[in-house]
Amino acid sequence: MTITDVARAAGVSVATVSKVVNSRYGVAPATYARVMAVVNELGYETSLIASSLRRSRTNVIGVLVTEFEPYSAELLKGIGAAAHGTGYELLAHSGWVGGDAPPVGWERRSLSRLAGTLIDGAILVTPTAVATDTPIPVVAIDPHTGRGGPSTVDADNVGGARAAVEHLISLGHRRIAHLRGRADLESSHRREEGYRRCLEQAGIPFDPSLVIDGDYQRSTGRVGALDLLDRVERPTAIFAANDLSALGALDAARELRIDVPGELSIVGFDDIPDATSTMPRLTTIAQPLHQMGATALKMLVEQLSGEESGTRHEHLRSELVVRETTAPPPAH
Amino acid sequence: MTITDVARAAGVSVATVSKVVNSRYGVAPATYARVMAVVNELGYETSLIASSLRRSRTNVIGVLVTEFEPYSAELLKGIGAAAHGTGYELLAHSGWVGGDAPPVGWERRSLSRLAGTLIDGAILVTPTAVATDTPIPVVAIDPHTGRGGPSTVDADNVGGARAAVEHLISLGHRRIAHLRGRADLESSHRREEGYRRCLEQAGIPFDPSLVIDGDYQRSTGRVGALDLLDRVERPTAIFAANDLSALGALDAARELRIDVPGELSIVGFDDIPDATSTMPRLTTIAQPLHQMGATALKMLVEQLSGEESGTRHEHLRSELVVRETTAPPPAH
DNA sequence: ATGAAAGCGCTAACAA
DNA sequence: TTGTTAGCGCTTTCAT
Repeated sequence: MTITDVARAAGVSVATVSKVVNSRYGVAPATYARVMAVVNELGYETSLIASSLRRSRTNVIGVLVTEFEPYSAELLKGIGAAAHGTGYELLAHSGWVGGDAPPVGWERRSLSRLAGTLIDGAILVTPTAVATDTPIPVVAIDPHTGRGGPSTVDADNVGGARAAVEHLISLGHRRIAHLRGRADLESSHRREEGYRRCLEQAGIPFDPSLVIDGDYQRSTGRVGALDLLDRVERPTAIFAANDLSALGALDAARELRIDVPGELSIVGFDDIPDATSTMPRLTTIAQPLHQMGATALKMLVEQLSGEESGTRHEHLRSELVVRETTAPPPAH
Repeated sequence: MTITDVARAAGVSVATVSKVVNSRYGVAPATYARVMAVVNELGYETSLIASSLRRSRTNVIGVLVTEFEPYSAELLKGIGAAAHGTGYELLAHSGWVGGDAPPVGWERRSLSRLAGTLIDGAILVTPTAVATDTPIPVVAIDPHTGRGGPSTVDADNVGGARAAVEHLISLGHRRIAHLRGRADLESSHRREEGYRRCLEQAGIPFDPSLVIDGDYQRSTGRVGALDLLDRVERPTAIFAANDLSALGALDAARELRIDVPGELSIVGFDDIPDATSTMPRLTTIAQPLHQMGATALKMLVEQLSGEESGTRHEHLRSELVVRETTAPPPAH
């Protein structure tokens, strides 16, 4: 079902059909009606691909993610809600085909493959290496670097981490471990920074052995927590760099039959929906994910319409949500 | 940054560059190395659009949804997890640009615009009118019609609805209202069917005034519930056709200061993540959304690889999850 | 008002 | 081994 089929069926040239379906001037009413009739009868729709190759604008915004996990799914909901009524369609692309980790520079690849033709602008979710000169307008959510590149949206990572650790300290914890996030993301470093600063401020000496590498994934969080909890003098609390890692830590505690929060407190970061469906429900730092997505979309649309030309950096608040995985440390 | 730029910089023809980047035979090692060097230096990536226009296969699977809401987001997670390692990239497309309701036949439009060129196959989420002859392999999740069209995946809607209503009846409820789902979706009718059959079986006469039209949206659920709860002899329980409607009913009860579950019981359907973060937490019928997404993806991949040619209809179990919005009716 | 033709970036026959 | 050429479906000048 191509434009040629329609043209043939209507007895006109493809150029005329193109004019009709794009409401261009210079078509006789009778011709217009005839072509439209054929279009409807045949159920013809112009191919996004072919037209985007020729045109410059497509009215499609791309959302580039490594994979569809809870975090990006939440952002997507916010982006989708905000896209409503703007006239833009959404195309979410997940380019991580396989392998242990998403290839470095995945966002550059996705961007090159889609930009210029398919999408007018892009929202990059947790990119690790945004090129400074992108071919199309771009907004990055929780990027590898705070400033310098494109416009960004993120939440208060340092403040959130401090709130998390402060909460644990106020409960009486002293041996507080930290499950790191992905090393290539700025947010990880900021959260670790908040953790260290808060300990320092409370006069608790920093113990490097209590900080474990991670990558924001559940399985890695589990492994890291197993290491931590298998020690003679194990920590009484774990601050995980994100909720998925925290769920992994919860898995580990369950395996080792360590009671949460009786013997071990756990705090996460993000407040993904799953945080409320665990047993016990996860204490965490809530990021306004929907709002972050909506903000990113609004910023991008402004850039696309030429209203805003300079880059902006939107910084949203994060806050502690106390649920059931935190309690005072065991007395002993 | 096009293939022409690379060809010029490397001093070869575009055809040669194409052969190199696609690892075709018939290129001298020296030429290969030189072209590759230029490709890396310039950061060239072949345009998905241009190549897909020419090629038949793109190794991209499309997921077509009306919008990114909790239900489709959950499916997306399941689809994404299952896509891992299959070699297929995922492109999720939301084509509802604005207006009150998604235009009828949205999936046909999306499919025409993307199929044949951009995507090799598609997963349609809650389509309302699947054409019987699609240009590419298609699997529909919770479609408008049970059989006849393409392969489908859905959950046991009648059984789930019966379990929901049975639960309410066993608690002692007699005046049980039903908030309908989208009229254009088979699942709505099946759930209503389960509701009616269960009442009948329990010997409770069917009261048409207790069945209210809806469309699976939260705001509509709220309005419907307000109507129901504003009556002199109001129902003691509501079975909502999906969780979003149930959340709307919860909104309505809160506005009218009706205690849930003390004065009113509510049961939803789907078990989206939000169901556990409401106050009180929602009793609902759980559909295995991740598994449904994963199943759909697997079926599609099988079709694409030619292993499976006939259509299949996968029917997954749904089950009652009792949480906090159901209790015996008020004594009075 | 209509159509012929060029070309978007790329791939694949085919020729050299 | 390499390059020339046609063409994927569409839009857009530019003739007619």
